Amino acid sequence: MYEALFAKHEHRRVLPDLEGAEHGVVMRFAPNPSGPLHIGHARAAVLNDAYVKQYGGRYILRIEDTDPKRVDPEAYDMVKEDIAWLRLGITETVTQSERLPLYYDLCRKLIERGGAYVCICNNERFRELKQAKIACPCRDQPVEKNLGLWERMLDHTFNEGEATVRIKTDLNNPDPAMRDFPAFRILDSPPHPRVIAHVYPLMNFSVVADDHLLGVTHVIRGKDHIANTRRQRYIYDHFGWKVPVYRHYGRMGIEGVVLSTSQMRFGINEGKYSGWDDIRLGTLRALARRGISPDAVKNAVLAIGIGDTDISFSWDNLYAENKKIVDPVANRYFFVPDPFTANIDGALHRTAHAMLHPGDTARGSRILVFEGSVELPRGDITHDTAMVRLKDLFNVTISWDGSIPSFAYAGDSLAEARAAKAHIIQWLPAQGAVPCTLLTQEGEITGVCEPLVTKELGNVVQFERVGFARIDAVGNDGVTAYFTHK
RNA sequence: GCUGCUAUAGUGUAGUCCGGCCAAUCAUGCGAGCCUCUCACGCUCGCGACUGGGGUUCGAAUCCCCAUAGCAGCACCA
Repeated sequence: MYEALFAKHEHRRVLPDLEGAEHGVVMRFAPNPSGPLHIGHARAAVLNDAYVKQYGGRYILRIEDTDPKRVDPEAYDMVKEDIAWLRLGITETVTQSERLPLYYDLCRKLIERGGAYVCICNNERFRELKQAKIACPCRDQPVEKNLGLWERMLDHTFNEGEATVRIKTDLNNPDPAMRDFPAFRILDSPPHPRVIAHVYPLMNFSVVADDHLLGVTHVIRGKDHIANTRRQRYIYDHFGWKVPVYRHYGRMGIEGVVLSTSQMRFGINEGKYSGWDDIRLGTLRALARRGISPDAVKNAVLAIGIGDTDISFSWDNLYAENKKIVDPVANRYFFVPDPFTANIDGALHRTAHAMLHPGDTARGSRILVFEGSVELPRGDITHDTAMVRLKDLFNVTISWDGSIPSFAYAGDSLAEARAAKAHIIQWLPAQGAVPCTLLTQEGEITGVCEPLVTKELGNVVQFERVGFARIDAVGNDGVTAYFTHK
């Protein structure tokens, strides 16, 4: 019976087979270090990870930092932290800015093979020619001339914008995006935070170089790279290299969330968001802070698979995955939002024992001592509630004198409460209740919680009748918790 | 504009390659009920989709054509 239950939650979502993967794969996750990882990155990272686990092989983390404009020096560490959080099976890491000599070397070889040339036309001019399917004057230069120009790029004879290495493709290709695309350009500012360089490879070149050098066999990436895949084929062909197997999945959005790193950064700088882990953001650190488990992210992403349709990722689906993981683990506590202090007439002092987890009695219980006055959720005290049951304690009747409620002990019988259809509500002894702020994506809810909650720092708990929350901070002024989901 | 990709319920997904077993799978969501000292968990039942139009065929979610919609690329970004 337990196995059946287990099997249900663990059922493996099977990803479609990859062709040519029978004898293992080499795959890579290649983020740009411009900020921390978000859900969109997680899709690429987890899909590749899953295939490496399925077929066996190597999983390379490749930091693609060949554009100094898009490098945030802090992002190197953030990316690594996020990957650690996701527990990806990375087997090796390479950083492109450390590999510039390799790319230069291959560029020279490609020029020698006649697969590339150094173009000194200005951009506008080249663009016009490209649109008109006309070769630019540099295209037919002899190899020796190209090699000379290439040296002059490297030795700073040329300045930024004055020379570009282009891959020879097919000028008659109906897609203008394919015609003689650039492979290297000169960049002097901003300086790269990690390396001194003058000439940088463009993504299409460095990616092919590395995929080949590292022995990458399969590439799974977003469909925004479909055109790049076609461009990259030209480079493979020039070198005579074997082309990896590609899969392109569709665009993914998330309801109500910005996934653009630059927009997130802008919002943070403007003060709209508190930081990269602001809970309104779709970064992995924001999810972590809210108590979303990395396995929930993985399962949700695997369930989406590698379809090429554009999708809108739903929080509901992520929450459902997370709840499966968190519900059996999270201890239960009372959190009283918007508390109302009530004196209960006619009740003797007594002690309530509330279970830490209803499905696991072995965990024991919390002890709540009733001494006359309690904090109740204001929202549950309305003119049309005649009776409520304080969970694990007793029943209380409410009577009203105008807008002033008064509360009276009404017996211990749970059956009576059920018969009266009384709500069973959470409560806290007025003495000793700890101030607690629950931060949600919509705003903050102030209230009080059990003292024991202070021992759950960093854990996800369930506030009964409210939802799951991660205890983010415990201080002299109380507890700060982040709402996870219902 | 040019080039290409895609289109199954509110959301995600299976089925599409090799047409019939699909009045369409699973999950999530929503509704009702059961269970329960939480509005959680669990259980039961229900709701809800093949973008539209043509064609091929005995038979189409599946093949073909057109339309429509969405997305991507056309950067000295990745």
